[in-house]
Amino acid sequence: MTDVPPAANPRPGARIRLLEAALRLVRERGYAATTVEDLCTRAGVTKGAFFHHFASKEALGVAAANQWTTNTRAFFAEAPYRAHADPLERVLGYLDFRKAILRGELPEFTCFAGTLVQEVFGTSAPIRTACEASITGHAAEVAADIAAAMERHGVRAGFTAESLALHSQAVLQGAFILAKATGRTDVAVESIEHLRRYVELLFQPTARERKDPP
Amino acid sequence: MTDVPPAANPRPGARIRLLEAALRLVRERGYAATTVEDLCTRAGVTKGAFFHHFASKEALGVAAANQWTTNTRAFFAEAPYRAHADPLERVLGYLDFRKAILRGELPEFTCFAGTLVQEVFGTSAPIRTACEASITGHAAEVAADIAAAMERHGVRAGFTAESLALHSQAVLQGAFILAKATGRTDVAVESIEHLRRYVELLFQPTARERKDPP
DNA sequence: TTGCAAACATACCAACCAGTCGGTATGTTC
DNA sequence: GAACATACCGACTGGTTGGTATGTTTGCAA
Repeated sequence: MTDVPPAANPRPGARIRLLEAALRLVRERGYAATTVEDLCTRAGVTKGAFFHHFASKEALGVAAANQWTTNTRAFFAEAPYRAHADPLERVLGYLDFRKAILRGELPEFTCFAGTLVQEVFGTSAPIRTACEASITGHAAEVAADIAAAMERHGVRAGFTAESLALHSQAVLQGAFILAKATGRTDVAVESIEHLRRYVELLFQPTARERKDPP
Repeated sequence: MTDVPPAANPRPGARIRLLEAALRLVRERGYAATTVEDLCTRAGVTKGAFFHHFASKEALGVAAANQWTTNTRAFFAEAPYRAHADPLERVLGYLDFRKAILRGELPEFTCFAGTLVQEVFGTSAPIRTACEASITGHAAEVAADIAAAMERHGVRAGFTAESLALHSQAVLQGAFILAKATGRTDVAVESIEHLRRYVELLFQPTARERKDPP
């Protein structure tokens, strides 16, 4: 369960390498199919080191999900679309950015949390919770921009910023599944383009509203 | 590798029970975490029967995916929304139907093919192919109605019926992941409602004017 | 009734797997 | 420099897993 590095400053050693191995291997082969020895081999450490840093394979799963949360938060915080002043442009820029990063092999750009939780939601509550936090936490950041855009531009009623943000995560997760099933990236790209068009339509003022601005 | 029942008509026995056990257990625990013995226990047969009907665990995976294709095709062919004369109403009726069937436990309504392919896309080409066929085959049926609706009603340009059909599958697959992560069904429902609104907006130019609440 | 193949069941195995344990090397503290 | 802590090593273990070898039963045609 617990796993936080013990206070001090352990040089980037076995622990972080094991977490990075997990981030990669689980997306490549899945959680159950990734053995502890696979992880050790990839990280270049021994089994002794693994169980020194993690109480169990499940504990590593939780720690890796938390690591994913940290990594993605930093990654999107630094992304260029964040610089837009208009929140609607940040929302659309986010979707363009998500589309642009679909490069390379599937395990490089798919979502670790989504992959993992799909497999273990029924068998490991701690991992499920960590993955849920990762996904809903990211959605909350997107929701903040959506809420600001709704405030600034007004919008066709009938939904909340939170639900649209979660919907965008659903589209992305589903796009990854389609890409895995077909082996093609362009189906994922097209799905994100549909989502972008949806957001544009939602924020496009109606004829009535254009004549009669707030 | 191959798996098709050998020509004749093997009465509903161990084989079909094993396939149904796979459909359930894989959605419950994932493919790798489901052992051959788990499947045998659930199906009420022995290991000997398992390997009499399937050359390997992988062969069962392929057969189960094909079984899923057959089951779902029949299920949607008989659904009430199919009776609508207007293809657009069939498309919207399809989405309402997908929303309505989100009842009971997660493993009862989630997509077997999507669950399975996410786990094995990199480790089993035969299974991946069978899952791909299942998903794209179903999407093709949806695409037929979308294409007819586009023909009948006209639509904002910029996309094909096929890509919108695949997008709808992405939304559904992603909605399942959100439901698994959060343990809640309503996030999936709301995502499908977003998708339905998107389709309505796409077809709005020629659809009747509707009054939105302020 | 016999013959025979498909449909099961029982017993077993070699490989594998998560986790354990005694031990070593290298600091850090007092 | 003694006492202690952290990081890491790798052989080992008890249980599990996919798969096999070898029966036994069942359905049915000749």
